[in-house]
Amino acid sequence: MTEVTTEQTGKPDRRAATHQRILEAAGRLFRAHGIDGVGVDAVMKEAGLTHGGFYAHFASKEALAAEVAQTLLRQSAERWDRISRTEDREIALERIVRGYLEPDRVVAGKCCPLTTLGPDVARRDTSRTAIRAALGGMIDALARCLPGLAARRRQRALEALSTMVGAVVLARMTDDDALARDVLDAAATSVLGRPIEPDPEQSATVSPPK
Amino acid sequence: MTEVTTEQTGKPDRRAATHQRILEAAGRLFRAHGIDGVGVDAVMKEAGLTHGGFYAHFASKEALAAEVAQTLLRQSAERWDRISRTEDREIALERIVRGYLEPDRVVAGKCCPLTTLGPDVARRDTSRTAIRAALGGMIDALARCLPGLAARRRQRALEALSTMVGAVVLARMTDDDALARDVLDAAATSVLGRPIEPDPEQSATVSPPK
DNA sequence: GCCGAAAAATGACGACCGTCATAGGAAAGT
DNA sequence: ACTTTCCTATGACGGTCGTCATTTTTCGGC
Repeated sequence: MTEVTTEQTGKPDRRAATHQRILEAAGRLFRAHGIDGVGVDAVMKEAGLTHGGFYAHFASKEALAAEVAQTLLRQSAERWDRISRTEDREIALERIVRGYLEPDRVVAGKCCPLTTLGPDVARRDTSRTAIRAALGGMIDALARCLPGLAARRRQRALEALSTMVGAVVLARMTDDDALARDVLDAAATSVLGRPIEPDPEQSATVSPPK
Repeated sequence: MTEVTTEQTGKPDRRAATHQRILEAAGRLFRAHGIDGVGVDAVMKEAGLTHGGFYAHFASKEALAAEVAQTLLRQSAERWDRISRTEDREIALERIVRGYLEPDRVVAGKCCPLTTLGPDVARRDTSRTAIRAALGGMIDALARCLPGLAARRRQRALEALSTMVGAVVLARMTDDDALARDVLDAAATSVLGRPIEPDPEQSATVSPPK
């Protein structure tokens, strides 16, 4: 047979898997310490590899950063899109808002890339169109879950996204946990139109036992 | 603002002046390229000095970063506080919002340090208390300008600040000028309760496609 | 005009970073 | 089993970064 063995090969493609592992490692580290805060050395170590082999998978660190930002944003957009389609509007909105503003999501590299990588990618002129697409997807998904007239919903989605992003940025800045929680609660209340009910799993601190 | 009239020492205190110059240079550069994106070399060059003398003024780059963040945030808080006291509520609110969300303020190192340095300082555990104080000052100033009952105003201030910060972060991310303007407009409308009227100076120009 | 103190410039050091050439090693085809 | 072909690891290169010891310049007081 001829050597036209393209992507049709049924093998697991180790290369693609490693590529993905590096991408995920970089995603965690970049969100935690900033793109300029970690070197390819640390990224490869996090991925369980050594620094030298990096350039077999990415043309440069800048290319990695662009792909990381693009991938994370696209994942967020896809997740919101899925939620916005498969659920009732109000429930979908609550799921999106809760997943975004839960205090657990504020720490470390688990929160939305918009809040951690936003300023980083804003300074670079790389892969802007992909970022724009992902941003548009998030806005559309959000608009789909919001009540009101269609014409008005996009504006409300822009406002809601701004509020949620800003709330996470602010909550991450302060070491005052009470203030951080107030900010997140205010944002959730604003977007949902009503206060977010506490998660029954871990509200045992103050809530009266029934 | 008002000149810092030194005490009766009589000495011009050149040291304090250069300290200030370094601080301002670092403020511009850090906001434009991130704290990890510029070295002390570039900071000193921006201040018109050479890199070696840096450690006569700051113990380390980390100390400089902390002082920069603290100073910029405090200036923002003081400015908002002044506006919130010397003006009528509604006019003060419009001045704050307009000064924050004007498209000119979104680019380069002229925008609020919350949006550019926020994630950077969130990753460092330095001078958190000073940041908390400045943040509290901004929230209080904003609450003073908002309508409604006093009990509710703090919550609305948290929401408004989140919205404005997030809007600038989002607007800075995209190269789509129309989307950026939509985000800023939506945020301004949300905070003010009504659309912001365009600046008559440059409302005629429909931004050229670039 | 000179002197002593303070500030800035010089130059160098280790460490780290991004990059790449090259060698080693594991799977797949014959 | 052998070879071919990818991946991965090794190691090294220039460059930059943060830091600091040392020298040179500046400037007020004698």
